[in-house]
Amino acid sequence: MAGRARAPRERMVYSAAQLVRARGVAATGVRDVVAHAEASRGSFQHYFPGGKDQLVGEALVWSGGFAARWAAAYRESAEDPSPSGLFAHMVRYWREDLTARRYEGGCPMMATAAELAGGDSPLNEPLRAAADRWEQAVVDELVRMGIAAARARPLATLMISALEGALMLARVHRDVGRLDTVVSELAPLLDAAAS
Amino acid sequence: MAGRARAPRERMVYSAAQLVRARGVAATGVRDVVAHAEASRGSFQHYFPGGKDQLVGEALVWSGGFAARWAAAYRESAEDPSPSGLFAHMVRYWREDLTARRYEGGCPMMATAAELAGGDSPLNEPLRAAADRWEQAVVDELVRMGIAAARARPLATLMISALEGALMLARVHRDVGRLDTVVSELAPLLDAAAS
DNA sequence: GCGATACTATGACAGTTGTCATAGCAGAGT
DNA sequence: ACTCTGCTATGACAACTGTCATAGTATCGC
Repeated sequence: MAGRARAPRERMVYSAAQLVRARGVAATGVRDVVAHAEASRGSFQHYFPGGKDQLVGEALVWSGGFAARWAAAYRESAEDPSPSGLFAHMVRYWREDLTARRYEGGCPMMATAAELAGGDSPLNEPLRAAADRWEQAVVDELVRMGIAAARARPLATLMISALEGALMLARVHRDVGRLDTVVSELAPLLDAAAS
Repeated sequence: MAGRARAPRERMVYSAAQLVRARGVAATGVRDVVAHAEASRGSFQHYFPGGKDQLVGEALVWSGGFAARWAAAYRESAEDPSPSGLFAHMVRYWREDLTARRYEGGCPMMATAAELAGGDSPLNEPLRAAADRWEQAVVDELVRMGIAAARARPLATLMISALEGALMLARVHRDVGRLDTVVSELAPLLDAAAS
């Protein structure tokens, strides 16, 4: 009766990603996810026999894929691709998300990492997989611009680091200006790499 | 009678900072903090009538002060101060902490921001205060090197952003190499600012 | 001695958590 | 009609949360 919205399973994964990136893993209850997805606890149990860990793990992998796709989408939107343009493109998504949703949500990977990366949670592997996928997508884009792979990797690390850190600061200060700052500060350095 | 260790109140603030940066706010129970500080729930109640929020808030402010002091301590350890040297100094603390404690702890501000910066938690104000204090300390150091204040601020934002982001990646990948990467990548850009 | 104050130590309580167990529903195969 | 399967829907449970209430102890002023 919920109409032809996406299947409950998919909705729950999406809802989990949204809630986790807004308030973290521990503060996101299974019941919250189920309610947000307009599903039922029974469905959750059916689709995710692995429990909360499985649900959040899938949300992380989905998020990593989303970030990777967004990075890859740059080449369709840019007529004259450049490393700084790619970085600005990556940041733009968060800039718009923060303003549109009033700083409600951050990055699901950051939230999960902050809570669980220190221990031996089963979520550690999907976390790493998501981060790897994102980073690889950025590396691929840089390589496509003619940057050597050995050079592209540290640049991708720098881009993602600066993005994540600025995203955190932007939420803390409720000011997307921090995102603009890292974009403009990093631009010359990034483009210098594309000799 | 617990000997001349620091007072229980101080121990609890410190323990809260340690636990929060390792597993986040929601996953850190008051009982955990009390046990970690070898105090009692009664003492907690006595010293922190504001409850958990007050405790974590003080832990955040303490952390911000610590980060600020660490940044300010750079000028005593450097004979030839430079922006890149300051950044390397800032990163060094985390590099050593991560390796010594096996990636157990991250940054308490990041953990709190990831969980609460999206809502209207009472912890939002101490969070911002801690971040401001840290940033201001970095700005002060840059200004002391002769960099104009208007230029120092975006640089400090970039440094803290890259540090926080790389810290997260280092924990996810259990590899401090990410920290080294941002240090070496950012060095020329930072020193170019010191004309 | 007395009392007041600072601090410590437990018990209890309502609310929430993740998970298990069970029951119900629809539809297909035969 | 029948069962089997995919999925949905609730009830219950033990474990835990933050907080309140209360009782205890130590230390100081006098």
